[in-house]
Amino acid sequence: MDLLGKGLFTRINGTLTGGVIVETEAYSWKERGCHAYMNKMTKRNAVMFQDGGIAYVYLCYGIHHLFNVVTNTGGKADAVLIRALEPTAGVEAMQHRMNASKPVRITSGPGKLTRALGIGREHNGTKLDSDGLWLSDLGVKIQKKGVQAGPRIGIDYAGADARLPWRFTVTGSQWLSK
DNA sequence: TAGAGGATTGAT
DNA sequence: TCAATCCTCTAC
Repeated sequence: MDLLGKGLFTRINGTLTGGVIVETEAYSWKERGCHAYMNKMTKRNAVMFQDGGIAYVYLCYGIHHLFNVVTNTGGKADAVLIRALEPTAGVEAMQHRMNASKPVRITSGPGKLTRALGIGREHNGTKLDSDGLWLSDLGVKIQKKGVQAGPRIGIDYAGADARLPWRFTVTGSQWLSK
């Protein structure tokens, strides 16, 4: 996935936090794991039908925010869930948000990284070149052999579609989710 | 307007 | 392995 190795940063109340994306999951309107399955548009997932380059943030289980990058073009509701990143900026601020004493495992999961970065539903639909939230091409080349593809996590309800190898991770990274 | 369920996490 | 927890969607 092209997003691996790119930087994701936020600036909340003047505090810069962010890191390098090391784990993603792809979602397409063509499969059941996606909220926009069969191109069903609701108030919640409406931003997925907009042009790519914006954030799709939504609350899951009433507790966790999940951050997606909308990759859609031409009305196809496609998005990429950011599951983990390697902290490079504002590590101390993120530790404070996570109440962690060490800069480890503070972003190793989709719900945790949004909390570490201070991402909330107010970022839903935000363009990814905004002042408070943006993607950055760090010029880091991720070798194809350094990327692993596997089945996605947490969507068993999607049946056969849950086994699609659409989860991409950077091999050997210590920041991956479990 | 009410009821059910979910792209997770952390504690038991 | 299971509960926490609340927003969203669907049905009545």
